[in-house]
This record gives sequence, C-alpha cells and structure tokens, in this order.
Amino acid sequence: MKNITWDAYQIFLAVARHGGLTGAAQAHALSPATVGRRVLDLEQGIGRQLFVRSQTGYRLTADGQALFEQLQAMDAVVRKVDGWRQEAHGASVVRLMAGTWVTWLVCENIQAIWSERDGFRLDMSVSERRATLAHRESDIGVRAVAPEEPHLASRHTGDVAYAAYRQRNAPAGLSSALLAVSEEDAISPYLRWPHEQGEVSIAVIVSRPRSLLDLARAGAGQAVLPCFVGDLDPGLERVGEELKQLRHGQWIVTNSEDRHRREIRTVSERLFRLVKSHADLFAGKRPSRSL
Amino acid sequence: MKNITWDAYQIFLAVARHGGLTGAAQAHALSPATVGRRVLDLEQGIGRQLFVRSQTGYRLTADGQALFEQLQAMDAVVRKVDGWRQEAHGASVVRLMAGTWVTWLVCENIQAIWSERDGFRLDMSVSERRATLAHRESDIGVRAVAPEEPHLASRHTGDVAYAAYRQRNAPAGLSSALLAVSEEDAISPYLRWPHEQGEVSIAVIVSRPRSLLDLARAGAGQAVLPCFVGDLDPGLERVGEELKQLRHGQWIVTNSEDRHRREIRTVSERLFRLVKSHADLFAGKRPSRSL
DNA sequence: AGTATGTCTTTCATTTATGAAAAACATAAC
DNA sequence: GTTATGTTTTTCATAAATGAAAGACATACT
Repeated sequence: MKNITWDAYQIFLAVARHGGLTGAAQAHALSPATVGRRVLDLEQGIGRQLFVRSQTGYRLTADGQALFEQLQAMDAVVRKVDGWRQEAHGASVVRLMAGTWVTWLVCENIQAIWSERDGFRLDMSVSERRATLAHRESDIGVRAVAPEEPHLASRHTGDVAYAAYRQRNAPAGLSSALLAVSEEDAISPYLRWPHEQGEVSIAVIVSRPRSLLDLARAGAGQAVLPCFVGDLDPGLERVGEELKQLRHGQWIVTNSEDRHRREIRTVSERLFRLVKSHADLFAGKRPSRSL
Repeated sequence: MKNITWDAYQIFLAVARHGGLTGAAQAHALSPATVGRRVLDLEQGIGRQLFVRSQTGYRLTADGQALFEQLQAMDAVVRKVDGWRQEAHGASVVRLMAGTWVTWLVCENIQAIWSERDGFRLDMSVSERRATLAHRESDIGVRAVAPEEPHLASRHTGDVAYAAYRQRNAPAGLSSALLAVSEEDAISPYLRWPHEQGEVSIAVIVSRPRSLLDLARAGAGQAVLPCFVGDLDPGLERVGEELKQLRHGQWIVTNSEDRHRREIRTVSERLFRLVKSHADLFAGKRPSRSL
C-alpha cells in the first residue's frame, strides 16, 4: 500500500468542498493544474476513483464520499490546532471602515474577505463621513475621494453610480414619494439629493441609510441607492436613469505605516478583488443578478 | 496566520516519535536534510519553537508537546483511513487498543488472536489513559471501567488483581525500594500507588510501565504489577499479599457501529477467550506457571 | 442558433524542493 | 586523552513540482 502524504488529503478535502479544481486551487493558493494532478495521484495511490469529472466540476463518488466523511475528523483537528496557534499570535485585529453599502457588500461576501482560518479578527465599522484613517482609527478605509494626505496609500477601484429604486412590479399608483435620511444625518451627496428635490414630497425619514433599502423593498416609496445595491436586489427595480450628478470614484485607502502588515495587505487585496469583481455593478451597468 | 500544509504536521509527528531527523527521515523515505528544513519551516509558520535541538537528536519543547498531543487525533484518523484503504485489497485492519500489560499478554499469545491465514491485519496500540479510546478510533478496546457511552458495547472479563514483585530468590539485603513510573505518566491507580507510599523510597523511575517488569526481573527493586504478569514470570516472586485496593474489573469494548464486522467479532471473541482462560491469573489466584 | 462564460486538461518553461556528500559537532567507548 | 559513532547542519547539483497560457469542452444565456 502506497504511502500517501497528508496534504493530499488536505487537497482532496478542498476539492470536495468547493466542488471543483478552481475553487480549491484559489483557496489554497495553487493552480488548478496542480490540484488536478494531486487528486489524480491520490486516486492512483488509493486505487479507487474518488470523483466523477465533468466540465462543470468535480463530484464525489461513493468512495469519495466515504473518504470525505472520514477526513472531516482530520479537518476538525486542524481547526483546533489553528485555534491553539492563534493564542500565541495575540490575535491581531484588522479594522475596516467603510460606508453603509460597501459594508453591506462585504457582509454579503464575508467569505471572500475573511475566514476562520485567518489568524486575525475583523472589526468593521460604518462611517458615512470621510473615514478618519489619519488617527489610525482604522487600518483600511473605503473612500469616495482620493486622499490628499501623503501618508495614506490608495488604490482606485472604479466609479460608483446611483439611481432611484422602488419595489419591483409595484401596484400602479404606489407612492412615488421619496424615502430619505434625516437632514442632519445626510452627509453624502446621494443622501442630500432627496432633500434638494423641492417639488417632490418626502414620505418617510429614517436615521440610517440601511433602512432605505428595507423601506423601498417594502413598497414605501422610492429610494436613491447605489446601483450595486439596487441592481443586486431582486425585489427592486430602477426608476428612471442613473443620477449622473451623484457618480463618484472610489478608493481603498491604507495607512502607509501599517500597510506592510501581512494581514492588512491580505484584507486590502481581497477587498480590492471583491470590489473589482463587482465593478460593472458599481458603475451602474445593467444587472446580472447573480450575487 | 500562515497556512500550514498538512504534511508538515505529518513530518513533525514523525520527528517527535523518532526523536530525531534521521529516524523520521527513514520512516518517510526522505533525507534528514529535508526533514530538518520542513521542521524549521513549521516552527517558522507557527511562530514557536517546537524542538530543542542537540547533536543527539530532537526533543519536544512544551509547545511541541502540546502540538504533539493534539496531532495524535489526526494520526488516528489517518490510521482509520488506511484501514478503509485496505478493504479494497480484501485485507482489512482490526485496531486493538489496550494497556501495557494486556498488550503484552496478547503479544505473548499472538497465535491465539491472529494468524497469517486471517484475512485481516492487526493494529495494536498501547494507551494507558481511558479517554483516548473515544477519539483514537480503535475497533476493540480493553478498559478498567465499564463504559457509559451508549454507542459502546462491552463484555466483562473478570477482575484484575495487583501485587508487588521482586526478583525471585533475590540475594538477602536486596533493595526493597520501589520501582515507579514518573509521576506525570502515572495515570492508572497501580502506577500511582508507589508515589503514595510516603515512607518507602523510590529507587528507579521510568517512563514506560513495561520497563518495570524488566527492572524487577533484574533485581532493581520491587514493582507493582498485575498478578497475571508477575505470576507468569518465572523470574519474579510476590512480595506480600495482593494489594486489594488496586483491584478492578475489566471490560472488552467495541464500537457498536463496527461491531458487526466479521473480523472484529472474530478478534473480539478470541481476545475474550484468551483473557477468560487466564481469568484465575488475572484475579490473582496462585500461579500455574504454564504460559 | 450562436455567443459567452466557466470549467477541466495539456504543455512547457521556470521555480522550488530535494538528496548526496561533506562538514561540524556532541557523546560514548576505549 | 583519543577514537569512533551517531547525530544535525550546510552546500550545491539535480530532480520534481508548479504555474501560466493555451486548448478543449460543456453549459447557460441571448
């Protein structure tokens, strides 16, 4: 019986979990080619077929399923060891500051930003006003303006577009009134906009922008939202065209002192990739509603 | 936190077990150079020193010990998977876990438990503590207490008695000091007993109970041993009567999931008969010295 | 029907890991 | 003391594993 190295099991588990080579490869910072070869070697070593291959991915055979279940226990041990490892590291924290909607996007895609395996905690906080990275209150910020401060490093992620949204297939005669955030909380231009449309009445006023989404979905009226939020929500539809005057750029900003810290680089890079992968949605190009 | 590949743990385990690079390297068909580098990488990745290096070998640090113990469970899973792998080749594995002395008895009477004609392999491992039986993943265990776990089936085999033994016909004035296992390894009551006899001095301390027998036979002092061990050894004789406070029952335990497997039933039954046939010896009734 | 997207697989240059041998070093034996 | 043995560590040429890119092939979308 051939000797099988343990990382073969590790890779097998990843493929089984992700249902394919590409996902598993990304998760382990390997190429699909390598993962495919390793799985092949494992099957060869065990002498049974573990997966049925198709163009759409890998699916477990009965034998594969049996192995998969046994290896769960192995993974559990590793998770426990990971916990033990973190004890020493003093469990560092990465503080991420962003607006309501980027925070929302991150929460919806948290697995793309952070996993339990990471050796750090994620501390997300919402701030509508310009993120105050200056005083090192957060490690990574998302901003609507390019930073002038010399000690801040930034990466441009593209544009953010806005439009008005209302409940999809709303009954005729549904309120066309606007939903708004109270004037003293309306700092960003898109939140001030409803207050500047003199002739249209404002139906409901809330203190948190997040509530606008819930209200619009419930049919309370029209809300101005970033397109990547509105277009992603199957319960909403646009009213009119993009509000071009609200469009702005977006930057991911890090304090250049701490930028070298590995976990900060990691989160920053993942965040960048996440936003980039939604770039079209951010820019208001019409929806592909796959989240 | 760096990602650590599982084979790093595998290599760590090998080094810890063999106490050095060369042994571990041979066991895994690697070169000492490679093993050394991998261990270095692992320590780097974990951020703690795992071994103290010397020209004579590698010894675990406290951190290393902690990791070592956690990884035992990982190794257990692999052994189980190995068993599963062999099923394909027709040859399955029966894993038997028992204490030092039952294991010894089985080894002395291996032909009563297993022969080459049997279509399975026997995987025996020694464990003094009871708790490990649960996650060490063995098929058959021998315990000193009746299991409470509902998924374990058990058969009572009788009582086990203990007494002190020394070299037979020892020269007068031979050391009457006690032989003991180091206190941190002394889990079972009979191993703790020497440490609890305040007035008598302990002559030699070893880490493995098995060594007690060799020491006593060599005339190093008195050792507390199960009667079925001491009475069976022609080179030993009892000192005093049975130590009644150490007497306990004994159960053969099988996981009720796998209990139906034929080879497990077979081994379990043979083991039961073997122990039963030595029942008088186990119980401390005076020796019939036929092995 | 045709296009686009996402997957796996293959190929080949490159990077990485590895082993053999020598060196350095303790310990044990004499 | 001195030698011998067994260990770890270093060095460097070699072998093995890897990734990037291109190809092949289904599936989903328009």
